[in-house]
Amino acid sequence: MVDVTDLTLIEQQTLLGIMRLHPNAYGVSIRDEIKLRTDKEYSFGSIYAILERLEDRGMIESRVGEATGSRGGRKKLYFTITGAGERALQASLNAMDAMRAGLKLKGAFA
Amino acid sequence: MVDVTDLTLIEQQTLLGIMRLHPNAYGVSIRDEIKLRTDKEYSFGSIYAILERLEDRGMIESRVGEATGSRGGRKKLYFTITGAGERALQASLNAMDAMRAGLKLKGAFA
DNA sequence: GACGATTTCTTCTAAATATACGAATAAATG
DNA sequence: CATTTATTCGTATATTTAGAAGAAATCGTC
Repeated sequence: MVDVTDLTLIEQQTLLGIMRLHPNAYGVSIRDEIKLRTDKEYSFGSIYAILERLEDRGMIESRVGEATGSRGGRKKLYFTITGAGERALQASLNAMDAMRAGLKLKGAFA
Repeated sequence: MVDVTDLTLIEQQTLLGIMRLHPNAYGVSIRDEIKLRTDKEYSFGSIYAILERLEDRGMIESRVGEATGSRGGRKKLYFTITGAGERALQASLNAMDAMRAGLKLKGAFA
């Protein structure tokens, strides 16, 4: 193991969230998106730790956003997925799909 | 968080492996099945630790197998997934599917 | 237009959990 | 008893957790 392209579940979800929200993915919105779709509420500590780690590994890039104009709010740190991130995500999803293939599960796919 | 029904990626893969191999799922065969399908080679330590944890949480059950008849070999510990395990697995997979839904990815599903 | 209140977003810290490896151990057969 | 297959163990590393603290922006009021 110890393969930088390996992704944990929450890393997969974070990458998917970033893609879904593009170009409006930042810490809080990513957390909200995951909560909305999976009903799982990660702490800020978790989300930001994962974002930092994914960026260190070259899976995502960040840029500091402009002032929003709306009440309050520190500047957002926007994230986008990189080519390497997309490839790693895809490989991870394919691996899961290979494990699922042909099994009778009531899930959406399968 | 801290929800016993939450599953990590490797836990999902292990449960899927157990279902696929039924009724011949035991430590070594599960590891081999995951390696075969995902090309990921987990150590024995990882696999058995996960099996123990899943059993503690009521997701799988084990029974000691009979002697095999073939050369060598300690008795196998066979695993089967429980109803709770299937439900947790399904919930996890549904959550991932919800994150993936509608995104254009070259993966098998999507 | 300065000030503090308010809002939104990010960072930090320490502890709990999970994963990784592979050597050691156990149990079966020829 | 040598060989084979399977499981357990010990220890190191990495990830995740939770929420309080901190930073940065706007609003309302004077």
